[in-house]
Amino acid sequence: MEKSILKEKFNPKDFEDELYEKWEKEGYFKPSMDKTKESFCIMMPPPNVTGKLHMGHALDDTIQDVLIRYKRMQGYNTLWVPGADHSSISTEMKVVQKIKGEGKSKQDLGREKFLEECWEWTKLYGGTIQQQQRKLGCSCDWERKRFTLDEGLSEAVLEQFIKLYNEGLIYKGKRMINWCPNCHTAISDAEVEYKEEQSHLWHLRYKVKNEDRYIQVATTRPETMLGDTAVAVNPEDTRYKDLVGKTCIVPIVNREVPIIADQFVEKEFGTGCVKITPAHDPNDYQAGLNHNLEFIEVFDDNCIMKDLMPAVQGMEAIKARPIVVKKLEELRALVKIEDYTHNVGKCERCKATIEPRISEQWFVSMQKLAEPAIEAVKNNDVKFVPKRYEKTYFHWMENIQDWCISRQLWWGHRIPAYYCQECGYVNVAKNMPEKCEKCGCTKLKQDEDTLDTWFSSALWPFSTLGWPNKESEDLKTFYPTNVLVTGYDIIFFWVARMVFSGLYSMGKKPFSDVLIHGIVRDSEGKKMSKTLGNGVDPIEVIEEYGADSLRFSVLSGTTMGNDIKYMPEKLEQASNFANKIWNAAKFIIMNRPEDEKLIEFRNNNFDEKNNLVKENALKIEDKWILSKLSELVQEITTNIDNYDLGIAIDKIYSFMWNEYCDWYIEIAKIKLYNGTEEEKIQTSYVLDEVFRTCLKLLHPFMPFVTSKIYENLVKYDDKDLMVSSWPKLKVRFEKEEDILEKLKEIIVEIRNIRSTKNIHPSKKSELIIVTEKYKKEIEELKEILLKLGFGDKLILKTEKENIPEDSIQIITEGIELYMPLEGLIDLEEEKKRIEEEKKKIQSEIERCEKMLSNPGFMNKAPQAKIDEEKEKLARYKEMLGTFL
RNA sequence: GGUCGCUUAGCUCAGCUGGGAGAGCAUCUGCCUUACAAGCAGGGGGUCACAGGUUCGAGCCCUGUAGCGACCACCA
Repeated sequence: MEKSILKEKFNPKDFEDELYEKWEKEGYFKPSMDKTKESFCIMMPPPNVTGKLHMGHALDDTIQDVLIRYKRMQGYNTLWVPGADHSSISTEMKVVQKIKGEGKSKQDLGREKFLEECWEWTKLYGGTIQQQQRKLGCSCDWERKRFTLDEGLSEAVLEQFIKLYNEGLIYKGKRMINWCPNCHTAISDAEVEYKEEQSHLWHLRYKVKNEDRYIQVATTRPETMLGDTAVAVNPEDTRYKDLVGKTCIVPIVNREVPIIADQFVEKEFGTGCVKITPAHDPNDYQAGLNHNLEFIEVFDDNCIMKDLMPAVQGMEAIKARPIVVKKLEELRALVKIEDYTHNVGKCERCKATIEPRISEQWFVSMQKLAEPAIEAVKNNDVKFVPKRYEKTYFHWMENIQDWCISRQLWWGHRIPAYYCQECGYVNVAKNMPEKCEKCGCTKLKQDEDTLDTWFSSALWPFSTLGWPNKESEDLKTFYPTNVLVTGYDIIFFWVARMVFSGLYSMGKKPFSDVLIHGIVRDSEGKKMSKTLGNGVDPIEVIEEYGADSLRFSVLSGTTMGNDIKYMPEKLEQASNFANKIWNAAKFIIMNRPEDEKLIEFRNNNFDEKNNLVKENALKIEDKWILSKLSELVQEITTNIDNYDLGIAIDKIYSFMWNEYCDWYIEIAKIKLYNGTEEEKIQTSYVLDEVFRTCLKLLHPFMPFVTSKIYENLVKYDDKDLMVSSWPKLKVRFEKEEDILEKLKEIIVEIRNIRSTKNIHPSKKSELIIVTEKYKKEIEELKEILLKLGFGDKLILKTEKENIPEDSIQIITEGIELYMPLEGLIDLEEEKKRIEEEKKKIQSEIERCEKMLSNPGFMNKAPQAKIDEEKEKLARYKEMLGTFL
């Protein structure tokens, strides 16, 4: 059926898409819904519906896919839900941009028509990212794909809103909010980012009423002085104590305002006096409330100056500034202008300067919701990995302000509040009520605003599973989900809000673990961004290197929570690795006997207990590699369980390359090429067994190349790798491991000496082995030693006798090796080398002796450590004695 | 201002509960050995930022210092 990989060169393009289609067609991505199995579920962070895959997604998705594939192979009832987010602000902005190009505005179109345009846009650009995730190999259940604006999720949003409202946790009120004059909407605190900006500090002086004194204040926004309704000083400030309670006069508008005392004023800053503009600054707002001040708006929601000063009325605030300043100067109210650098709030989406404004908005009252959410993490119900991110979470949760959830946008979930046109009563319901609950009037009008996108994202772990339908099978099976995988940059926006939403609506945490990864930076360490144009397109990477290589490169040598630098060299490494195992596969297939013979061999010798053939069907070298493999299986399993994916993948890499390919395959060639029929079968079996186990371990990380190769191995059953079971191998052959490692050590030393002496591989030599202890093993391993040690004849002795003068000597514990290399040895040089060797051993002995003679060590170190050192000492001493 | 992280080979980074410093790339030497030159074999290269402390023993734990970075914060 499938083509053999034998004749093909490794090229990921030949099989990646094809394999993915097959997986999807076979339904491998769907959960088994097997009630006898434990469930495992991950909710994919929904990307922007019209977005494109970037490296951050590639990392995030790869991590999740590794975990999902791993658990699937372990037999869990596994579900990974993909989806998309409607991203109200960014989508709306793009659509506004588009219709602007057609000479129209939102208002021209009207709400309904505009929303049609938005859906149109969503359909046009939506789905791109899903195609890209397929390219990456994501094994998520596309049939369960959700969109935050689809029917079910919208229902969930309404349900949640109404519940919170009815319990008094959502309220509407006039508050100071962050206003983006460009997006023309309120945004939440989390959506404001602060940037340092060069500006000035204008020092103004206001005359104290009925006195020949001035009070001097400083401001970064002089135009707001038109709305000043007080001047504040610190109550402890002796300089101004006498002024508190008096009145001063705001120039231009000639408003008489009180001089008040408030703790928030820093005595040390500037003159220690602050002008108070309650309508345009959060601090001043609070002061305004505390002191019952008047709130005077200087400009409107478009930043257009109101009628406080005729000369600037109707102008943009920023353009009015110089005129106001000039006027102040004329009035001799301007004292000086200083250069000044300060933090300015910017809109996270459009980077426009945020205007703090007083506005009537909807809020979620956070205090009650935050408490259990803090508790859940404190008592480890929800665990952060790495743990340090708990701090970030706590800090935010403990200082949380009420969440402004209304947006002056159209694309999103419209707030389900209906205002009675008669009595003004606010009716909150899923659909427009027929009449006002209070007065019975039928003239109702729905709130114009929509909800913050994150309000719907916050429900993602359960809304995607069918909530509010409590009977939903998926909800019962998969909630709470197991792990949430996301970057640290999104803890506030999303993770925190899911936790309190889940606890509130479901009464249970939304997930057990929060796995936090870093962000992917460019090769210079800069954050990848559209504006910088330094982003790397994962799809281009896949085109060039294959999806497996991309996946490898974002995981190898990384740690959870730390940033990752994009390094093209790593992609090279990855694709070299894929090529390496591809070629190893070719070797195995090329040399293997007929499948039937292998299957027969396995059936005849299989031992259920070890899930492996019986011990007596294995040779020393087989036991060595199987023993090492078994250890690897344990380690990888533990590593993945602990989310140490970077460690896991590097261990598989080095095992496959440095143990299996470099040693075992080379050793196996001896029997494959020159062995008996029986030996060939037996060796082929082990070659295959070890290799297929490695493929299983590697599959979650590099699903494509492993699957493609697996298809070409012997078919003991007809399962695809993706749905095969995770290895459970548990054997240990200590003796065989020891002797093989010793043999490797000797061979490396032979190669080393030959290499320094520049001896061509074709020149073989006699190998004289002296050993009493390992006589039997060396006899068995003779062929290996000869082949890998460039020997043409092996002489085995139990006593040191008749050793040719001009021999190289290699000493290890229990085995001595002599290599007569007539004419190639400089006796003086060899003597020096031996002296060096001896010195090395001598210093080791000294080290051991020093430790063992230290009473502190002997008294306090664990016995195992002491024994280990004693053993080493004995070994080194023996070695030292065996030199000629 | 607060919190957190980083500092280990030329570069990019690992290093589990403290017990002889690792990988990839780069570099040097020798090899086209019938799976693989996208390869094979071998080598060189590190006072683990600095200073103290705890310990029989510190890259790892504690304190402090410096440099870099991130996040949070209402200093007009």
